[in-house]
Amino acid sequence: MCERSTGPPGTEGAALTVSIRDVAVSAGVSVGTVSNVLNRPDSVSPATRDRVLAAIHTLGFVRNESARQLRAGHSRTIGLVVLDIANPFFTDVARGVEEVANAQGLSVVLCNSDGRPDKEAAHLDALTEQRVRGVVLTPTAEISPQVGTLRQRGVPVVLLDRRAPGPDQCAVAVDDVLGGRLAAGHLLGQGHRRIAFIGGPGGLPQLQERYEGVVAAVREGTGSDEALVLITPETLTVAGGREAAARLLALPAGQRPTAAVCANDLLAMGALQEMVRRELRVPDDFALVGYDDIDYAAAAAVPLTSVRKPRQELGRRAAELLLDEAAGEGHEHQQPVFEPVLVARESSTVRHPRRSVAS
Amino acid sequence: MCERSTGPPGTEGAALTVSIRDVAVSAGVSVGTVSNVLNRPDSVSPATRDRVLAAIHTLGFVRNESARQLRAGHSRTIGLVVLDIANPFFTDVARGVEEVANAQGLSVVLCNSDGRPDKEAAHLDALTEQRVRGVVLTPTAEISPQVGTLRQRGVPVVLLDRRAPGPDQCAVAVDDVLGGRLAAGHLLGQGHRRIAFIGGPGGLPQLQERYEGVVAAVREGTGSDEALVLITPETLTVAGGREAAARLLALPAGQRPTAAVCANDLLAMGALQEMVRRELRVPDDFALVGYDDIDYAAAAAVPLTSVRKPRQELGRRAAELLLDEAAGEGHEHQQPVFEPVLVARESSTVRHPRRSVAS
DNA sequence: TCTCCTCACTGAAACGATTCACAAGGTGCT
DNA sequence: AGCACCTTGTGAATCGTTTCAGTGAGGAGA
Repeated sequence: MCERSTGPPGTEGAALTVSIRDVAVSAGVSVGTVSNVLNRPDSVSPATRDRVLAAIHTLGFVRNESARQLRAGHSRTIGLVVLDIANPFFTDVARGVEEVANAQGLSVVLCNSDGRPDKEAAHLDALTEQRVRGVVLTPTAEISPQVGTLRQRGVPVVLLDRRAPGPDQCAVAVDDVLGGRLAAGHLLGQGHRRIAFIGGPGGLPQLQERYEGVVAAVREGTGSDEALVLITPETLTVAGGREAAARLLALPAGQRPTAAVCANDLLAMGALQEMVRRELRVPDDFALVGYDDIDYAAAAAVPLTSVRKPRQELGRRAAELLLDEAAGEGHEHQQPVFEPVLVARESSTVRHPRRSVAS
Repeated sequence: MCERSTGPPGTEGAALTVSIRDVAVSAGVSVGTVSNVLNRPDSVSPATRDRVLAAIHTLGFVRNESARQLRAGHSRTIGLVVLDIANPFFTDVARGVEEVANAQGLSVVLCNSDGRPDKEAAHLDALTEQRVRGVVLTPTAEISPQVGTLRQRGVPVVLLDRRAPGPDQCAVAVDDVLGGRLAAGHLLGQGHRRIAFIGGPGGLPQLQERYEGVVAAVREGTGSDEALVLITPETLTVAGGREAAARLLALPAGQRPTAAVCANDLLAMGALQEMVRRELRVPDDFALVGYDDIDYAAAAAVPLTSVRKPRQELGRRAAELLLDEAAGEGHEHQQPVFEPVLVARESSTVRHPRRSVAS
């Protein structure tokens, strides 16, 4: 008499939730058969299959992913934890990750740590509870203990834009020392002799590496590293870039560099904005090089020279390694390191004769 | 003899997965008590609680969110489907949504539809299977049927940056007609008499409204709308802006507008870039107004006049309405419409005396 | 001493899907 | 006819948690 899913006696009308059992009853088959229609349609005779499909359709049945996950022991999602969702570099990475994951029928949970270890830890905890298939992580300063926990539990974690601490883990990185060298080498080649590095080294190893590359190039190019000025802004954002530029321009003329390598494009864009505001010409009065080569770099009114990283490819590769490791069969940890490329644009190259009136 | 969670005989070593039952056995209590420690700690005596907590810690127990969800009937996540993850406007919205959701202990699954109805539908299907608490959606052209399905199932859907089709639904929008009027009115006030609208109207209602506002303002300001040129680029991106600018500048001098209202800041930045590339001075030769007022608008080397929307506030408000509706008790649908504000910057205003030498 | 409460804890029944050993019926071969 | 085999379908056990009706133990009051 009493229908299963309609709840307490008073509850009339359509069931709020229709389960595989309701479908089975409606189609006159067992729950096992409905499940087979869903997961192994070939093992069911066409007539039965159609009957079940019709029941599913008229009842508006939708699988309950929680129940599937509970049985399967893991979910059909992967986590992606990024340092700064507002940085277009990471949205490009996210696109790459999502592309690969979606192709396998997996969803991506995108989490933003804002560079804060506590938020990163909270997100990793939540992902652990969700029994995600794996996590792609751009870590904050230190690798948090949650990562070890996750891996002990058999959940693969792939580091992104950061070298692995050991050989027992996948990581997808960029040769940031080379990137730093390219940036500084380019400026030296343009005749600059006093160069600033904006952005670090701070706590992030990838910034540390960029800085090392710059130091090496400057040392080789000028024979000393006294020509290098280090500026560490509050944040790695546009506002941080403005701040850094203001500090640079406050230096006495003798000490003031004529060019800067920025740890990312956001900083470079902020610096550019501040220079323009102060009526300095870029690159004539001051040359700028960014890092990451986000789309906005080329779109800036003074197109920004930048160190290009394969943004989407980084995400794709990380996701591929993650899925391979999650599949388990004979996975070998890999730690690909991509080579960045310098893309020279107007912000650092001798300007064409384009002064609007007189030269 | 045979431990519960260690699986088949061959499996030695630590259990791959430790459940509430293992904790109960280890602490010498029942599973119900462990659950109480987790969810109603006050109902458990301190001594027992500590014992259970210790067991949880030594065993490395982590709740299984799927099982909780299965029991609860719904998950602890909400979905956010955006049109373009690469547009900073949406990442700002996402921050607002996340802020409110996290404060309630909910996670946000961020999905990118790329403006494609098929991707939107696929994401909505996945969210339905996940039994999310609710969905914040910036819809593509049409409201897809999945939205109706979701709402029938009792899952609230809040539309964002789009007016609701009826009063039976929450929506958080911006008065885009007003926004269009503000933008065009500003340009008319600066003396422009021939104005372009870049970006539409296309299929998106919000663009349609912006366009209507521009039309109305131009008609009132000039007495006709012949002075309005409509440019519809391929995409609403920086590349689309470049393309639009190229098409504008290809117009014969008599027909060519002297200013443009762009449907979003990405388009405006692309247009700006193309203008600069062609050595046009902005705003002297051509004035530009963007829309959304993303951070990059102010950061552009020619700071962009734009129509400011409360980006993060939109997200927050949408999430609040969603959670209120999900809570169920006496929810009343609301459809707040925010008023945009014009932020005048250099890209459209008569230039200050800032020529580098003489005043 | 008896009754009545409260407090702390127990244990079994859900939640909804998947899986797997098994059964029933049909087909083909000897 | 007898047997093996394949196809199709069954139904119970299971995943890990929450919830809730109960069970005792202990204390207070009469």
